[in-house]
Amino acid sequence: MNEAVVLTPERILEATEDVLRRFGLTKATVVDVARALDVSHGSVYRHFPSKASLRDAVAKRWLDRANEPLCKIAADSGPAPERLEKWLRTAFSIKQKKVCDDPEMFATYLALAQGAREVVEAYKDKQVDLIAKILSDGVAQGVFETDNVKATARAVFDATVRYHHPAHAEEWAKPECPSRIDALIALLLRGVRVCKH
Amino acid sequence: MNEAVVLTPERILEATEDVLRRFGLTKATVVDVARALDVSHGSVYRHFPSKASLRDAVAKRWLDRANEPLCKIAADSGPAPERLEKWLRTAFSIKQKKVCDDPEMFATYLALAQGAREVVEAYKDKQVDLIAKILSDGVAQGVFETDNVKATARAVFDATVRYHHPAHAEEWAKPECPSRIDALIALLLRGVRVCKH
DNA sequence: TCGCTGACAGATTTCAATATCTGTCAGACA
DNA sequence: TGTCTGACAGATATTGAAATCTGTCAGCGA
Repeated sequence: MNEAVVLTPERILEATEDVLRRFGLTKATVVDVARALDVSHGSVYRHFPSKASLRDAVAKRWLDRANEPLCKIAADSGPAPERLEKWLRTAFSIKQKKVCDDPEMFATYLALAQGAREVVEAYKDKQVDLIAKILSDGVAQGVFETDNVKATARAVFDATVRYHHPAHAEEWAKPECPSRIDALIALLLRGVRVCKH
Repeated sequence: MNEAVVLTPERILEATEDVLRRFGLTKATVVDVARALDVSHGSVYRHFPSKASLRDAVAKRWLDRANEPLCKIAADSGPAPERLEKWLRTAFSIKQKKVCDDPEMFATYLALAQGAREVVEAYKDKQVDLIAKILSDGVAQGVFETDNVKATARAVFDATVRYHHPAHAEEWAKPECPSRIDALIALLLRGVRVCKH
């Protein structure tokens, strides 16, 4: 009803993020979002065709935000082994920070990830591509060897998924988790490096 | 009520397995089990203190049965790399056969695994020990190198968990799954082998 | 004596009535 | 003309009363 402020998708997403943060995915309603924006829920539907599309758009924002440091590492130049290790450590630490630096949000993040399956799948594919980029840089540098960069990148990603999937969230709580991640990273780095002697 | 047949834990477990197979964990009741044995449910409680203990005992039987071929491979003598590859392939194929060769049972298996957490955890630890056995054989044979057998075994296991956890069951349905498993196994074998040149 | 029975209490699940939410659309309003 | 509103239908979620299940135990019968 505020005539001065235009209702944009961006404003709706910000309000949705806030409402999700407060109520969680299950309890949050489109009417809540509309109320936060001081419009009727019909207006929200003018910009987003469904609650699911809102949820997916918010999930995408969050995942893009979380993904940013990983993209940077993959785009860097420099020795591939160091970058691969840094990439994996960053990926793990993002999860350890519960994606969003806000422990309270974690449950909501899990619910979002559960619902926004396609968005999460696309994000996984993007992560595999980032790993593949580092691997092929490593092959060019003569420090990695693999007969199929894409398949190996997928394998590296698959190997880390225990820690990337909400179902394994409890693993993070275990005191031995950091040392297990260290061992896993060491194993993966050994798996892709060139054998020199 | 049958005076000729003694009510033993073994008989109760067999009846429970049958009832679970027919009704699933949620629908199966202790009274169903008692009925199958032609006794009152009070008699079942004489041998098992709770429905959960019945569930855990059945889960343990199933997991022990599924684990048997893996134990054999670990106990074998022979070149460690071949055995590790065989072990991993067998572990994957057990899951692919849905643990019990009976597709109808898979949902029930998932429910059991969900409930019998402690039993499943013990089973995981046992699997890590089996991998460690093969790895240390490999070190003795001079074909594997690792500074910490147990940690590496855990890392190998962690790397395969995407395919061992019920939450990832859908991954099995994907057509590219076999090639992804191939890539993962190749990566892990490279990660533990000695570099010769 | 010792294993088994079945009534029972408390916990859990089911189910249907009720309330709330999603998504649409005719019409208001600027 | 283009955006917004709010009543509405169908879908979904909540609720609480009734039904069922778990686990106990006093007492029965071999």
